[in-house]
Amino acid sequence: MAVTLADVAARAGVSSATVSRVLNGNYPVAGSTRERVQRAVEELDYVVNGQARALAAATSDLVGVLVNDVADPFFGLIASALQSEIGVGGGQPDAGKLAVVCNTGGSPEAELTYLTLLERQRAAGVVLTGGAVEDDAHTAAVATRLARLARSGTRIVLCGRPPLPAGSGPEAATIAFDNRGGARRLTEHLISLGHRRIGYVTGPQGRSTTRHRLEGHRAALAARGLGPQTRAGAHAEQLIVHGGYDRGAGYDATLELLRRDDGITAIAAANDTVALGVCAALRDSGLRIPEDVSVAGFDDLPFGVDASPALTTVRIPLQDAGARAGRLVLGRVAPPPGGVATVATELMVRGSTAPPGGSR
Amino acid sequence: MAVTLADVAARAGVSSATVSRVLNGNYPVAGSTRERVQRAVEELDYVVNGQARALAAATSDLVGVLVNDVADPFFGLIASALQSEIGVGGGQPDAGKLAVVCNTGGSPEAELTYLTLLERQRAAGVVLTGGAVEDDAHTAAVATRLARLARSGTRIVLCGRPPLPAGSGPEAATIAFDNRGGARRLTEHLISLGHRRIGYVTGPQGRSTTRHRLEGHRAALAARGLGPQTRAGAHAEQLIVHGGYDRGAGYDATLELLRRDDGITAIAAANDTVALGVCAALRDSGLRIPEDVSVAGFDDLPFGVDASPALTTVRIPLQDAGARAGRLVLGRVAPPPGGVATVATELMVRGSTAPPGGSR
DNA sequence: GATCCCGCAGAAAGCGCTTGCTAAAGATCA
DNA sequence: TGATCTTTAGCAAGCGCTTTCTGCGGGATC
Repeated sequence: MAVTLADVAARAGVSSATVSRVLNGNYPVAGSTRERVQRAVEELDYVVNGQARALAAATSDLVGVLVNDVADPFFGLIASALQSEIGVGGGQPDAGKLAVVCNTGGSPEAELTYLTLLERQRAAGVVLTGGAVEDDAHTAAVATRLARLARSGTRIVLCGRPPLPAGSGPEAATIAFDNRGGARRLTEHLISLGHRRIGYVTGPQGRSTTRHRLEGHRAALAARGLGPQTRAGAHAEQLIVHGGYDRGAGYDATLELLRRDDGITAIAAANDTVALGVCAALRDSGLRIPEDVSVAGFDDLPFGVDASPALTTVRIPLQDAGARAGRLVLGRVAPPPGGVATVATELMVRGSTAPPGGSR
Repeated sequence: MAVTLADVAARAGVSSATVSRVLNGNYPVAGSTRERVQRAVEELDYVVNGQARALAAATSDLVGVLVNDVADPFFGLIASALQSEIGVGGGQPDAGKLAVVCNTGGSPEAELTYLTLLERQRAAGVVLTGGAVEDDAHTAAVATRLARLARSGTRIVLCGRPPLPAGSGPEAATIAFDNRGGARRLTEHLISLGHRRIGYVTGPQGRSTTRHRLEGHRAALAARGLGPQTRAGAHAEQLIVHGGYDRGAGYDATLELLRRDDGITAIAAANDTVALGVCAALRDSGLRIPEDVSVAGFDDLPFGVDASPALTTVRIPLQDAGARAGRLVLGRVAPPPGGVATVATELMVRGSTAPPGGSR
């Protein structure tokens, strides 16, 4: 059915070995022969069979990218930068690798299944992005899978996810985000504006990102003398509501927060999407932003500046991180010393936060 | 290095053929033998080599999904639904196919390159999503590639993209969006609110989606007696500004619109993202929404309801469409009669549109 | 003119799996 | 009891490519 190497060889009057060499350009072939072969390739519309090549050469041009939610621009931005770095148009000589974006939906089972699928394909590399599920059994299962992948030559990169526990086996270059530091600076910003009754809507439970951001929030409170032993600090603990990474979580959590303390003056959300939900709930409750309640997000996704007022948030250089992950997974750059690079996050102060001064 | 079928066979004391049959379950194997094999597989942590399997069986479990922009939730929603339909967790007996999300960035060259890459991988299916680049040469090139893919057994599905020109070769099941109808209803809504000076910000030029939506807008004007021969209609033509699908395009286009007519009372945008840019520009110009200017988007992406005021827009059932595309590309459902299914779009009236009545 | 080497092409051995065909048992039947 | 099915397992031939090794012709070397 399909055109094979042998067909091309026959047409060009050479052996299939020669055709292969012309195609790969890794062996001297006389100019005239090369031309003849190239002509035959074009005339027959020949396209190599990736599977056969991969099997014979024991290489693959698939790179797996696991994301928690493709529909979330957080991952979209990482994936897009990564893909353009390693794939088509990455300024690479060869046609590029194929990035397989796998949507786990945050499910541990799906994560494992995808890793198996990628192992089957003998993927050249695997990039795990975003927060990890914090469950010992699952972490161990992932580490096992990754170790096996690494042993068979697959390069592993973590992007926006904490490094694997030391000694757990596989070597994985890690690009970690400073979630803790960013969250801390954000809450410090709120405190220094004068807020004391600060609500916090977390991400989904059992996710590393959720934990780190919450830790940063608490660290800021403690550092400003609002530790849980103080009155205001204890109150702040009451104002932590567990949510998720979707807008509905922010909406519901906000109603809950208002129930717990209707004199709340600021709400920090786990990410920008959640923050939009927070804003919506506040507006629906007849509260103004930032006059009555300040709101802050995290990630600095593009839509944040279009909220009204524009969202104060913490910027993570997602595109840079994605591109870097791409270079790492191809082995085009050396892994950072120690295997872990932490990218800094930056506080972006915009209109959604202001000193408390509501007239309620 | 890696564990092979032969290793498992040796351990289980059977031939590799038997192991293969146990794994695929497509041939009778005695219970005791099966058990022995399964034990060996587990003990050795065996994972089949996808390439070898694909080569031998002439099948593949890769499905390519081409999108114009992964970071855009429009595509994210489609891809996510599609992937969960065909892949892990799709409720399928087998472990599922791997959806390869390829980000073309709207570039025709990248689109072709990805099609070649997928052809190399002998993909089981290819889904092209979103607006097509309208250029005869490119359309022909794509059709050629698709025809070749189809001939070698790859199933082709178009989702949110107009059907291929009839007789151009490949059979492709198409899920088209009623962009024209949606846009028309949207503009009719604006007109019936009383607007006459309506701006329109288009998507990128030369894209089918852009054209269809604009045609809908013009059709609405014409149907309401505001054809280009009328005074108001001619004016409306002046108020069409070409843009793109990003927020910046909306922002800039709005400033341009205000320059052309500072008495404009409504602006329809090519999509929701653009609409947010429009809102931002209006606010920065000191105009209120919807009192001074009504704004409408398209697509009904999740963040639209969080804009303030919530965005009037046209809903496209992206998730349904993506899931359906997934079923089609697997051949789990029959293609629609005629090969083309058009999904309806629905006008979602929210707070960002109101009768004109600004006090400027 | 004999020797050596270099540049280039082909033969062929796999890569790890699937599958058609064959064959050895045991089951069934007359 | 011999003949005929059924099961169930193995043999071996590929799938389409890469790559090692072998070999051939001719210019350089002495």
